[in-house]
Order: sequence, then C-alpha cells, then structure tokens
Amino acid sequence: MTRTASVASSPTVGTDVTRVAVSTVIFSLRREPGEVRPTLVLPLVKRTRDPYEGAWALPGGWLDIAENLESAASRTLAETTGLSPSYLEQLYAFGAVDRSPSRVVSIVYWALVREDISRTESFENVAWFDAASLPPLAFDHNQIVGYALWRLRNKVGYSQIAHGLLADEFTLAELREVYEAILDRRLDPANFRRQVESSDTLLPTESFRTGSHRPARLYRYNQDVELADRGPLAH
Amino acid sequence: MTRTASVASSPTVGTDVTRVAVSTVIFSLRREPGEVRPTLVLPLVKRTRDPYEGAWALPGGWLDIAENLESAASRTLAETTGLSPSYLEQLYAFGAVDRSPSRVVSIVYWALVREDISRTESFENVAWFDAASLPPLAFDHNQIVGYALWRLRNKVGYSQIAHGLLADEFTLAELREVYEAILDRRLDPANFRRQVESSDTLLPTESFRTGSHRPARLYRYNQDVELADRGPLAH
DNA sequence: GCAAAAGTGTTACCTATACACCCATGA
DNA sequence: TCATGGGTGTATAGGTAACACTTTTGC
Repeated sequence: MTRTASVASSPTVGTDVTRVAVSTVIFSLRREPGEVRPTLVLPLVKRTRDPYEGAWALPGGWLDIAENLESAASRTLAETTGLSPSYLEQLYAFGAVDRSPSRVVSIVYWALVREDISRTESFENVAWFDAASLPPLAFDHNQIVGYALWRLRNKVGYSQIAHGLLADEFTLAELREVYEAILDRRLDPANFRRQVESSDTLLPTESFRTGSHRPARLYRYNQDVELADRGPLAH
Repeated sequence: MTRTASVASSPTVGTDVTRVAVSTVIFSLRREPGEVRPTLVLPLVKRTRDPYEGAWALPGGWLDIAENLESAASRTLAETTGLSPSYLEQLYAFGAVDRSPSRVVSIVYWALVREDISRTESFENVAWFDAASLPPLAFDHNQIVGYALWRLRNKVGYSQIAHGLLADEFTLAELREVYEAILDRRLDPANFRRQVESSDTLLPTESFRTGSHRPARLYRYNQDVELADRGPLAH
C-alpha cells in the first residue's frame, strides 16, 4: 500500500506574522543483508512547492492553534511514516529571521523508531537516507540533523536510549551494534556486557538467538526504567 | 537612577493565531555581608495586566517579526535589568495549549550575569528573588525556573559555566563557593583546587586577595576555552 | 576439528574522594 | 601564639579499558 505523505498548507493568516512549525528528526536502524553493521537512517520528504521545491526536507507541518507541541510532532511523524515513535524529545527551537523567506519559528523534535516496524509502509515523496551522508536539504535542515545526531550520540552515553531502536527481544551483540552504529566505533564485547548487565535495565529471557555459532541469550528491556530524561514536561 | 521595566504589549494580530514570546531565566549571585555562602538569585517582573496581574513572572516579551530568538532574549534581558549576560543559552520551547488564556508559545532562554554588575541599577516592578525559594509565579514559570535550575546544576558539572557568575579576577575559594551555591553542597577545597587546576581553564595572576589570613592567589578565566556548549548555533 | 561468536576472569590505569598535614597571614 | 583559610601530599576505592581465556555452537 502506498499513501501520499501529507504536505502542510499555509495557515490562514498573512505573511506579516511569525508562524510556528513543528518538524522532527526521526532516527531508525537499517540492517542490510550484506552489511556487517547496521546503519542509522532517517526519513525525508520531498518538497512539492516553493521555497526549496524538489529539495528534501524534514517531515513536519504547521502547529495547529489547539495542538500541543509534542502532539504536533507525533501527528506529523505519523502522517509521514505511518509510525509511532518509541522515543520523542524536543531538540531545539530554530528561529533565525533569514532561515526562510517568510518568518517561521520551527520547534524541532527528534525521535527513535524501532527497526522492526520502520519499513512496513511506504509513502510517496518519502525516502530513507543514511544519516551519515545526506544530500543538501531545504532550509537549515542539514544543520538541524547534525545537531540531532550530536544529541543522539551524547545521550546514548548516559541513558538507555539505544533500546528505542531495537525490537522487543534482542541479544547483547545486537544492542552493542546499535551503540557502535551511533557512536561509529567498536566497543569491547566483554566490557559492554558487564556495563549493561550491571545497569539493571535488561531482563534476561530463557530464549536464545540461534543460527550461527554459539546461541546468544535474548534480553528484554526493563520497562521500570525510563529510556532517558525527556525534558521539563516529563514530570 | 530608577527606570520602569518595559511591559510587552500584544502584537497587532488577533487572538486566533499562535503568538511567540521569548522569556529568560536570569541567574546571578548575591553575597550578603553577614552570610557565609553566596546565594543564587534571579530577577522577576511584576505583571501590570491580565492574565496574572500582580503576579511575578519571568522577564520577556513578544518576538518581533524581524528579530532573532537570541536577540529577543538579549533585548528583554536588557530592558528588564539593564545588564548584558556573560552567558546565554536556549532552554526549552513551552507551548502547551492551556498554559495561557490565549495561545502562546514561549521560547525560554537562561542566562548568567556577573555578580559585580548585577545590582548597579534598579528598575520599577523588578525584584531579585532567592532562586531556591520563589513565590507562586504567573503561568508555568515555576516549572520553567525549576527546569533552568536543573540545567544549571547539570551544566556546572561538565563545563566552565560557573565562571560566568564571577568577576574578572577571583580566588579559588570564590570559584568553589559558586559551585557550592549552585550544587547546594560542600566541596573539598583540596580536591577542587586540583580538578580546576588540571583543566587548563584558569590563568594564575601575580595578584593576591588579602585581608583575612593567608592571602589567596587571584585567577583569571582563560578566554581560549568556551564557557559551555551553547547549542547548534554556536558553530 | 576448526572458526567464530558467547561469555568469564584478570590486570593496569585513571579519577574521585577522604583526610592528614604544612604554610602564611591577621589579630 | 593562635585561629583560620590557603595550599600540598597521599592512600584508598570504584570504574574503564585492554586482553587472555574458556565455552558452545555450525560447518
């Protein structure tokens, strides 16, 4: 099934006011059959009108007058990808006067989507890109993605956020590969195991992933601990 | 000299659109003559109109159509306190539908001002409060200040931000007292000295602060290192 | 058996912390 | 000289990183 990604239309007010948009940098993981390590990918929308017609841009839309910021992020995320995020956090408010021909303040969120459901539907005008090698994007969106990547790499170091990219059950090697893809460096399997086991965030199951060499125990994410601190509104 | 703190008037558009405001949580330090340790203080503005008329609120104002976000924060900060900040960083964008009778998205910044210049002028309708014991504020401003305090305490742990509260030259004890006031706990003077000396952020001078017991060497902040990472726009 | 990944043990090193101790000044 | 803060030395504990080693599977 193919749907058309919704394209935001301008609000009814004129261009002499500041308009508020909400965009989201959506990260997921793709494991190519031949590839050794998974890669970080994100969905972009091809613009169908000026400015930057034809260029790729972050999914987003105008903030509705009766809509909370995070609701707008969830809504535009669902409209673009048909997915619901496992993690959603405000990134930054971009409001430079010259970032768009008309005055637009963009409240940007960033999100994680689990890999097992991240390719179930495809939408027109939407494509997934390798986060490490993006084309020139519309507006200041390259800068925004760069900052989101920086935040993700930072946060993976002191929170349990990597779980947000994995399916329900996973091996320690799979979890380590997520860290390696985000941080772009190898981690010692032995030390990684000890660190993550001592953090009380994993629940071992009695199942094993078999198929190659010695079977690896499957773990489940401990729902009792938050993935990460999501800001001032996460009480 | 006494000036009147400017009170923002509504933009010319109607109430059926989302308006963008910019507010700032401004931290400074006050050393009471009798007190042992300095306390963290912040300026608030008494509202002169509905909603929340008579209540204390964060300094701020409406975003001008041709004004960058950070410029608006600097402008309202200067209008309220007559000061320019030693540090200014975006905190968060607050946009819940019910946070104000009309729809307002507030881009909130937080700032540090040096103590030696933080009381040079006084403005009507402005008062400085102990950051640890605030009265009930207008809108969601108590929540906002709480988050700013959390961010300040966090950032003081991994950046050189405490220098932003001190004058040009200072002793290690004075710097330590800033940390103690922010973190609200005592720090070992010996270990504090070693940590800060090994971080390459201080330049020793040949001057000494005298007047009590053994004179203490004065240090200067090393301008080569940034106070802290200020976000995606600080290139 | 052999290769390779799963999983365990051991060690070196670095940093945070606690605290004993000496130094220099004002009163 | 004594009290007090400035400043140095040192021992300990906890955590990170490197890496040798054992276990268990597929082929």
